Amino acid sequence: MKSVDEQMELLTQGVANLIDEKDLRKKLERGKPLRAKLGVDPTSPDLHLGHSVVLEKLRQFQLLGHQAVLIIGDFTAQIGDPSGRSKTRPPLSRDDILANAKTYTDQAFQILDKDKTEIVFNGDWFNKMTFAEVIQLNAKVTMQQMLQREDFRNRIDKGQEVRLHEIQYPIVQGWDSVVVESDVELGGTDQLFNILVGRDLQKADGQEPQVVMCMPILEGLDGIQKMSKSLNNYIGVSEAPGEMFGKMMSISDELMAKYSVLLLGEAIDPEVHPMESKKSLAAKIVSRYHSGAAAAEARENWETMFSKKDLASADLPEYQIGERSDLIGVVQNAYAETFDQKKSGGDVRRLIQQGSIQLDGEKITDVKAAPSWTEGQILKLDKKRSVRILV
RNA sequence: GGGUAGUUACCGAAGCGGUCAAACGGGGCAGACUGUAAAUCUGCUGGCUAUGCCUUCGAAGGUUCGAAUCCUUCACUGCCCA
Repeated sequence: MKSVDEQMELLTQGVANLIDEKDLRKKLERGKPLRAKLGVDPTSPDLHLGHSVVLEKLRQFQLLGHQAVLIIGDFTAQIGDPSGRSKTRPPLSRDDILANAKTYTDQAFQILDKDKTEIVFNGDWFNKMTFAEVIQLNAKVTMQQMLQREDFRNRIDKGQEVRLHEIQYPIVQGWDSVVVESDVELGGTDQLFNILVGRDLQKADGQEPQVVMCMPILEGLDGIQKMSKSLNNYIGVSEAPGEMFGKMMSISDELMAKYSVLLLGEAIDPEVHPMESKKSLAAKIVSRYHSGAAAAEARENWETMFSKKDLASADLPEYQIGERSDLIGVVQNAYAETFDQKKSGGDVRRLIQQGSIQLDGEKITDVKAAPSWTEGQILKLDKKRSVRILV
């Protein structure tokens, strides 16, 4: 095992909030493996790079010989959406939750070491609690403490409602820490408050409080809002190499610098041309989730398509002409079947009229066109997407 | 419980009897320019195999030749008072 100083250096790298450094050092000095907790919500199972930031940190703990404890919030998921003004989601069924948890962990093990991960479901203890026990748990915290949380306070100031179950949330999450006896809890910076509650509950229970370690929130591809599936500004960890590479290339230079630090722990070299830096960043990400070979191939194909603009020799998805052979129908189905993009007839008309559609390099702007399709033609749908036609 | 203001498309917000598929802004999409960057400029942005047809302005009814606009009831939300 590495020395405490070495561990401290690695573990604190890239961390946004650490409470506190002394506690962490003290725990490490004992030389016993730490229990590093991460709680996840099995509501939306698809992992993206935003989640990976904290998972990578957890992986680091594993590499240093510590124990990862992954808590699947099956109990919390059944209650519904905790922090939010968002509309109440339909409560998930038991089966959905288990299926989600499976997808989640399968993807998480692309990053984490499965053999060194303890997986627990918090329903195991919460489903057994009696109401009296719930009340006792609530007695451990004060209203004032809960109201310190910024989003509760804001909502109260603005006269918006705060439901009582919402203020239970931090308590529930905090109790998890007591049950699993965590030494460190990881999370995004938005989890700071909840993780702190865990500390309080542990102290109240005579345990040594956990160290709080919050990772920065990764912005999505737009560079403004946090990466999330619903905003469609994400890169999923199980996306195809070409897809990943392309998405990475579309980010802004500013965002590239952040990604590089958060995802790779490396700063961008200002001497290198930004595009070159971006390609190398994209390739590194692809090789992390696929392989070095896949990354090299993705890069080469990308260069063929976009730098050399040589669509003919690029590796393009194929589209089989179906029942509809008119231009609108073909474009619409090609989007749907090859790129999973739903476009309405109006959207497609617009694309055609605005000169987005090209067949073998020729723009087609006539909405009513019905080209005679032949095998191997290249249909360009927009700047980023093209397909090879099969008849 | 009382009073009051509101509920319009992805979001914010105009519209207050016909010229409304609904101004404007944001967001989104596409094109031009580029490095699939940023910035900028231009166009589009309910659905439909489409010079027309269909479904929208919280919900349901009603008045009218005609309703997002007027009336009634209901639901929800904010604010003030208790």
